[in-house]
Amino acid sequence: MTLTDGRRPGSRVAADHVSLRRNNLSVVLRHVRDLGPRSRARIAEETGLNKATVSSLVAELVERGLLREGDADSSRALGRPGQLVELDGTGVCGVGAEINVDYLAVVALDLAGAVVHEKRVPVDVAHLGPGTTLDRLAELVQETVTAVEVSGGQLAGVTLAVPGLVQGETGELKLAPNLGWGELSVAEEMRARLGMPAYPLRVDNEANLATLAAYAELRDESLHDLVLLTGAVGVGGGVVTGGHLLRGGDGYAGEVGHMPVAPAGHACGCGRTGCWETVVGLAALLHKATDHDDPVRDPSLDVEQRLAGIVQRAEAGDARTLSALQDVGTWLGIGGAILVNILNPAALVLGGYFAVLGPWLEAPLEQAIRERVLAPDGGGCRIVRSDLGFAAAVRGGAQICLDLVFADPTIVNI
Amino acid sequence: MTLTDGRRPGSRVAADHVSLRRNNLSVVLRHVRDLGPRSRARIAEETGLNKATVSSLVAELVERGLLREGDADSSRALGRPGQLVELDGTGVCGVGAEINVDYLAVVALDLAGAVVHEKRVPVDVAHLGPGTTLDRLAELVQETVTAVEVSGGQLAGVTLAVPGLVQGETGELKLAPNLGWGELSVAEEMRARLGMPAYPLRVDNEANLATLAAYAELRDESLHDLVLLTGAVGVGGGVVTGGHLLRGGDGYAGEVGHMPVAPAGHACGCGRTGCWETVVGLAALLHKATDHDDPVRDPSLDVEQRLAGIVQRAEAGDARTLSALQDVGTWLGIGGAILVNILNPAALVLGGYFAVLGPWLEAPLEQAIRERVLAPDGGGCRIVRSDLGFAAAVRGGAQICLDLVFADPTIVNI
DNA sequence: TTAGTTTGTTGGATCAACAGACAAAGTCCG
DNA sequence: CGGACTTTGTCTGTTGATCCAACAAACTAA
Repeated sequence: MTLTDGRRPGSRVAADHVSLRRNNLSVVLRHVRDLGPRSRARIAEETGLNKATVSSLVAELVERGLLREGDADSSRALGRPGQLVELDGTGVCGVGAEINVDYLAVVALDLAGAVVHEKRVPVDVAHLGPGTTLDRLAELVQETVTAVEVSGGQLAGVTLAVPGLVQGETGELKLAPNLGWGELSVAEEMRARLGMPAYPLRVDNEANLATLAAYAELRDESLHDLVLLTGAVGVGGGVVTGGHLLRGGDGYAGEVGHMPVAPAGHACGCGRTGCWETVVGLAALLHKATDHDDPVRDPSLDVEQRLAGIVQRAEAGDARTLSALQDVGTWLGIGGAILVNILNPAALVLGGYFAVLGPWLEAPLEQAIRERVLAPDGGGCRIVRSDLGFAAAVRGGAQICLDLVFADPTIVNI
Repeated sequence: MTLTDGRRPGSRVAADHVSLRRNNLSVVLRHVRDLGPRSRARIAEETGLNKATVSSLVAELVERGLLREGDADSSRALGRPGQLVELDGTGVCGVGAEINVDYLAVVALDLAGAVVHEKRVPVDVAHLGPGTTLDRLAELVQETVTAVEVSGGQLAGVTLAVPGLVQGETGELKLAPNLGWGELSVAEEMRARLGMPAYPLRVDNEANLATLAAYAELRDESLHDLVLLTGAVGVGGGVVTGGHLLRGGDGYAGEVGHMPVAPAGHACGCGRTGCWETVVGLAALLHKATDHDDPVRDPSLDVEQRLAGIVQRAEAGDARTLSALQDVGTWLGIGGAILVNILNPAALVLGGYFAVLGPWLEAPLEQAIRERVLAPDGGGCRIVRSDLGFAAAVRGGAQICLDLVFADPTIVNI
């Protein structure tokens, strides 16, 4: 399974010998990634390819630095032991970079998903403005690219995560309300700052990339339909369905935070009333759980610390806190039920502050969903907490680059 | 583009010469379907395949009865005129059959989408019960299969449309509230009644199939992300995204009628309160627009006739009717905005009674969507009326069978 | 030590696409 | 009217990837 982003409908295209080979290289590489080290004979058996063909494919993948020979396989009792073939992470890296309201972040992952380099810098983006912010981000990316080169790996690409509407075809940023940015060609700006680099550089929605990261963690369990909900000041979301990220016609899909679910809700930052995030966003929780002058409401403090304060009160059994959490959990379930009715995901993944407060949100959430979903038993939807935290988007960005390699191993030079 | 139903994530699988050939046969066949009759040379140019290869592929497709040679191509001024190659509809047929609350229906479509046979029979399904209903349906299907055989075409398969939850993997019916049916293996029951036929027989959700039919009409305009909303007593829905039908983990996706959007809404047939269909279903419209004893509320009359009555009043400018339509249109837009925020479709297709009353529903619907969708201009979502009427589901069922042929032309015997 | 089992490679067969040459069938122009 | 030019579709030979069958290598079990 590729962590395919499904940007365009998969109209299969005319194929020749080269694409046949490319396809089978991809099949073998992903087979080893998903099922672990194994002998050539076993790969042949499991994929249906001929033994001779697998030998040839593995040889090419080894030459490209994507696979390597491991130990002898001692698991089968009889006969000549096989040579294990395993993923060689060190050959290639993908880079993810993120612009968010109060920080910039980068990560470089190798093919096996191991962190090669990472950095996170607190920055007041709204105050700095686009120009200076992108200057700073370009420095971080350049530093990461250099780190990848030093490590000896090839760079598969760089993906920028932005909290806003990114147009699907062009990758143009249309609107980023939380940054206070309007229309802006982030990709072009960054390419200019990076000296028109040769590697592919793409821009994507932050929540979509976080969703891909969550999917990458869960696909081992052959789970290919999920919804990610990230709780922050706003509420972000992303959908994977049938193993593909749901993008929609223009790439704006997954904007769950502004579903109109609460007609009597408060005013939303977007100018409307009744958006889901007005009842499940962090602001709504704090409003319900605390007084005006409570220190955990202080936006100048670190979000993690403020959340820790809430957790402490919940653990201590503070009635007001628990009631607020119950309330948010129920509203989470009302919106969640809408999502489950439409999308029938196998898992609802909680990220951001929803994950931190999961122990108190899950019970009312699950109950609200079961009560409101037509399919029996909530359509079999599991509630899962993501432990990726704030690194989700950058990891997803790096992984989308690596996925290009898994989809077409020939893009790696010998 | 295949009208692929995306039942399982598209993990590409090991390929050999045979699958290479199969793929290219499919590419040529779909190219002619989507872009119309053209010469071999032009197909080669447009697909990137070699001229010689296209000749060979076309020859095989002609032999299988899927393409045929047409007139000489007089469009290009210079040089030797080409021989046009066009779709040969007559070779293969797909069959769709539908069980619904008050009728059974069948249709047979040839490869070009032309109707070879169709029939619709009024039946009170809830009263008859599953056994007798399936007996009657089997008779209709057998009659249709015979008609296909008489017409000289090969039968690609039969798809049954059911208004209920159909499990994705097995095709088992889990629940059909409107029929009053519970868990039932419709496919097995029908296979037994049809004498264990050799052709593939599948079961699918009625709204999903209607959605595929709508997609088949719109994909010419390279529109690959849409939501269909069918208004009846209940509200059905289906989603195509990235050219694939959205099914979800268990195949229950698209149940938009029971999204909890109206906290203060009426009780729904499903036992909950506030489901979308309680404010946009036909019952809601009639409740708002008419008195208790109004003849258009009489469920014993034909739905089309009752709708004609509403249309007449709206055209005459009846204030109460217009106000009710305005109200339903706005509620349609509130739920529609949820769908557009999540799915970002390029089109919202109105089917069933929504299409009939489209002229009065569209304005408030469009306004409500624009007001509530985060993406500028409603994410560029068009409102489209479907003119397929009650034939949508059976057409989609037939087309899903034909699509198997477009995806793999070698399943047709020579 | 021998029989039996499994692995991975080798050489030849097969199959499908490709490249280039070429005849066929038309237009354009002097 | 005839030659130059253009385009189509077929034909022949080449290339390249997979498959098949045979086989040597490496190990276990008796």
